Amino acid sequence: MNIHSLLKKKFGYNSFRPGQEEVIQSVISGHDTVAMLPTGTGKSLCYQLPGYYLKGTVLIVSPLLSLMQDQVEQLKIKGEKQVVAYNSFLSVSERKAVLDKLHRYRFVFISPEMLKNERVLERLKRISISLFVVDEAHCISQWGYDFRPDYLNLGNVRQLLGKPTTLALTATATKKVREDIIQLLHLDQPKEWIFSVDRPNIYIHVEHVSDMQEKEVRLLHLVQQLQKPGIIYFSSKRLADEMAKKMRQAGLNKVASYHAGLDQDERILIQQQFLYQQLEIICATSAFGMGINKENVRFVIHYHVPAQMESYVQEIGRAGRDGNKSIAILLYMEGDEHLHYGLMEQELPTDAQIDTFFYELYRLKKWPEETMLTEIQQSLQLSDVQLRFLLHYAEPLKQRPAQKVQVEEITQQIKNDRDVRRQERVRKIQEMKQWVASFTCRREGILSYFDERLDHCPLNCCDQCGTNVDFYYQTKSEIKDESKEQWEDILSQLFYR
DNA sequence: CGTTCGTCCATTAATGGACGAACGGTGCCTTAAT
Repeated sequence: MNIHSLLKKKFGYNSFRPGQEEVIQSVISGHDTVAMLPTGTGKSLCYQLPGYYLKGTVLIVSPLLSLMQDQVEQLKIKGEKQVVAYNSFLSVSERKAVLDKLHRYRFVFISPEMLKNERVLERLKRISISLFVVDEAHCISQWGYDFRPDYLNLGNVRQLLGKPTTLALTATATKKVREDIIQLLHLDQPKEWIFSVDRPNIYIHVEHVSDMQEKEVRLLHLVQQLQKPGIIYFSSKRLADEMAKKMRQAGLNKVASYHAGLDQDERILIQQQFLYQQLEIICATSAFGMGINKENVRFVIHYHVPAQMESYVQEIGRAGRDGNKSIAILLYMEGDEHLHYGLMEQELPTDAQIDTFFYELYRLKKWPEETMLTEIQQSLQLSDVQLRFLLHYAEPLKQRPAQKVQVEEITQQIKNDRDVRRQERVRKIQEMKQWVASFTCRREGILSYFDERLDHCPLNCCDQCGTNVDFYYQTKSEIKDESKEQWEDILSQLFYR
């Protein structure tokens, strides 16, 4: 069966969306492929369809458990039974059962962390993998170097699995990030399918405020006036909570905050309520977004400037998936970016921490027990992220005890890598700040960051090219509808209690 | 780097200011002991 009839038969579509066919052709002909497709263009089809065309199992590396669960569910709805997410949600016996019949699955979703498990790797080696997929592949570059080092190991995993055809999927990657992906995954002369990151229906607005109070007033004004639903991004969980509370006090009742401090259950509930219009405004941290497929988000406000352009583009890209006019507003106060310098420092280990940590390993003459390791962590006041950063480099010392020369080499390497990483992150923060402070077209600025050129500005482009935020305010009739709805809510609550 | 929180001390006795420390986003995976 050819891919067009598969598309019709398995997915019920008559034609491909832009980019899909090229990417699918590329992977089924056995080429390693890097695909950058805009959000909402159906990236998952790019590996789902080949799953039916090719013989064997498609292995999908996914950054988030919730994303995996989501995709498993979607495939099940389409009638696919041979699909599983192998992760910590499964009980010990379930895991064993899955591993025992791994070859029977058509789609297996897995996290990068799980792929360092020896037993899992052993089993994966024995089955035939038709396609190795890295979903949200920019995570390799964005998270791999510090936050989730197991992303850096995917290249080795790929090698161990006999270099299956590989597909790296993302919506936002600069040329440098794509090179990073190719190098770290050890891709072999990959084909690249790159589509624009531009979203012409999103008006981009940067607004400068002089102090915190003004920022708060502006935010409350905007959320009352703008067409909803919308998302507000914060770089602080506390502020996200506080502002959500203030909005509720101001009479907006469909508001919630969302961040990693919430339980899994609460997070799922809020996502669902937002999806089904029971919530209109989410005060969120960067935890909110990946895998949220809501079409009609009308605004995205940034209360804090993101740490890099990639994050900004991902976050504003959650607006206007339906193609209708939407707005992105960044509220900027001089010095906002400093928060990110602080966050960065607490993620990277200091010289003293590095030296002492490896001195301890050397002194012990063998790999420390779990309890010993926690002791070292506590005495050096290492955060979990810092510890993992160090452990990633300490990996070779697990096999045989540390030699002095080797330890010196490793510590030097870590300090080096850390400094490179710090410099890179500082550069990204500065680039973001420059964009905020610039007096040229915002869209052009974003596109040039992604090595693209802007042919012509859309009608409502950005604050530099002109139009007015008011244009995105809800009309009087919409406000009336809203209050009527609230009345209905109140009445139904009264009656059905 | 800027904000917030806790502690200390000085006063006409329960506030207030000064000062320093801590905090500030992201997510996998925990095979232990009740």
